[in-house]
Amino acid sequence: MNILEKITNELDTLSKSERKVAEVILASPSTVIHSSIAALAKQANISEPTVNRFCRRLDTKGYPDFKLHLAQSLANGTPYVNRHVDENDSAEEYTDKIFESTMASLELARKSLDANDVNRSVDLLTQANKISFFGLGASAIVAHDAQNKFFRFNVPVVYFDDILMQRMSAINSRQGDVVIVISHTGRTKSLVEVANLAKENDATVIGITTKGTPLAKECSIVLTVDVCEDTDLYMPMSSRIAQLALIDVLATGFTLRRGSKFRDNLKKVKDSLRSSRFEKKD
Amino acid sequence: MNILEKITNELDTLSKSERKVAEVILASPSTVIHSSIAALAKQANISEPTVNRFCRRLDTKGYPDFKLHLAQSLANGTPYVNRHVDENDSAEEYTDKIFESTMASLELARKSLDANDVNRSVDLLTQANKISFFGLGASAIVAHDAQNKFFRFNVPVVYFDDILMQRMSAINSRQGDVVIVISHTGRTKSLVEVANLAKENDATVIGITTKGTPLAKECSIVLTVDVCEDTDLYMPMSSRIAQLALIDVLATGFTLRRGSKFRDNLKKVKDSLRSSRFEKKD
DNA sequence: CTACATTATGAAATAAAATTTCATTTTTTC
DNA sequence: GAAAAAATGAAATTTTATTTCATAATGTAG
Repeated sequence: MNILEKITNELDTLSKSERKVAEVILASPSTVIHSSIAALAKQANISEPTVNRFCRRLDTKGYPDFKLHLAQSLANGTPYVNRHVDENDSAEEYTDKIFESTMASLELARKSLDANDVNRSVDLLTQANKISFFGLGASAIVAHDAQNKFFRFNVPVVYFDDILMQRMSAINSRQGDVVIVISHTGRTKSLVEVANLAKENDATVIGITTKGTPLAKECSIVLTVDVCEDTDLYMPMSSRIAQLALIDVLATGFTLRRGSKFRDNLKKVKDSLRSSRFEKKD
Repeated sequence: MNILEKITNELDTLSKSERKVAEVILASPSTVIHSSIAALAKQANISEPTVNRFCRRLDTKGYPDFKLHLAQSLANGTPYVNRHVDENDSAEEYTDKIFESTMASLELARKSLDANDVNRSVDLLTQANKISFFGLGASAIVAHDAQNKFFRFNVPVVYFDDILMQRMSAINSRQGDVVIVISHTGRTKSLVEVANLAKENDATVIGITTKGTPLAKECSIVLTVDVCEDTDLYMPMSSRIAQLALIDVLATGFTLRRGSKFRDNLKKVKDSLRSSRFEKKD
């Protein structure tokens, strides 16, 4: 999608003169969107038709259309590019990079999610007799968070981050129960086993994981949350945040399905916390 | 910044014909970026110079420049605008809205963060004798996650989501200990008390909260995480995700400060998990 | 190494699009 | 209700982009 990346990719399929154009554009894309075709041609020391041909090779209608695409790519301040933290980064630099990578991962995760699967999951959740969330490590936190949310809905919900409890709970599950198993890698043996146990006992198993993992194979529905491979280099970072956003989506879907009367209930839960807080002055 | 919002804002300062142009654009902005000035004029039943004047009134150089701005506004799917989930939204719609709001909140949170405070916090964390993370409710999850991360660094770290344990831990704290107290509202009485107790016992208290809250007043350093007011309407959503991103930032700062040898250690921790997982085939 | 074919390139012509100028219409103000 | 001010569009002009076509560069087969 991003035209700057596309230029970089196709750099070797371009002719010599066209590459000159590409280089000028990559060097300063923000200047280019305010240049005419003549100005750009001059800058790259080539002729105007070459610029035009360059644009068409990138599947745009012509120069103005190309500029439009370029403008769009620049609009989001290169968030797609996953900027890596560097040894010598200042606090400001690594802060920015982490926030940006996280946002980029959320964007990716959103694209990998299938709205139909979300819809079906919400269906199942609203009809469930019991909802269980299972995760380990960083995904345990996501399961914990999910419980915190669904608990407010006044439905039977549990979460376990202990292998044995998960197994016991899975074995005791039955038709009408929904078990949500969360694992970024989808390869954690004990969790895959738990998913299988739940399935064997006729529970509906929803997986929050990456596409095509062993865990995915055990699930009735897989909610795909793909994030950039190497954002989670030393420890889970973007993956768990994307999973949490998905929990928000499921919780929101749940409340929408239940109708407005139900949402008044949520307000009550929130209001019940008031006495434990200091008043807001304004 | 966003030109679509700008058009909406200035709608009443526009002349009759110019408003016609505005309406056509607002009705279908994505069509407009592929139309010539003549096509747009015809569509709005006005003349070409009127379109041109319209563009200039919005502080653009002319029609092509206007289209560039419009294209940029469309590029990020209006993420700045916090799109509210609506009663009748489809799964796809509310999924998109939640992801977008989350990203917008991260952007906001990043801006509200002070890199100096991050830097000082990392300083203190690397020198701490003991690190404690305290939170309740949704913030308990953030504290839990923080423990999960800092635990890998092989430093003394604890987390409590139980009021009594928090109090006891705070009372037992001493100089050289760092206590991180997490609360979006910053108004949870027991947490403010815990922060105060820790302070009284000479621990360094870092708050992860909103600006100017009672909790903020008890802290040595406040890591400000402001998110859009109403993303957390019925339950904490964006706020906790922004807090988690901040935990990532602190953890990253910590590893950077500790140098490359330390990072090999992290790899070992990660590798130690390998036997519990199914092999990746590719 | 040459002759032929293919591809790449730019000058000039053409076409398209946007802008300016200016006369006319509409609206406002007194 | 007349003069001034503002809004509007037709036509001319200017700017910008595209096409055509001749030439140059590169590659290929003999």
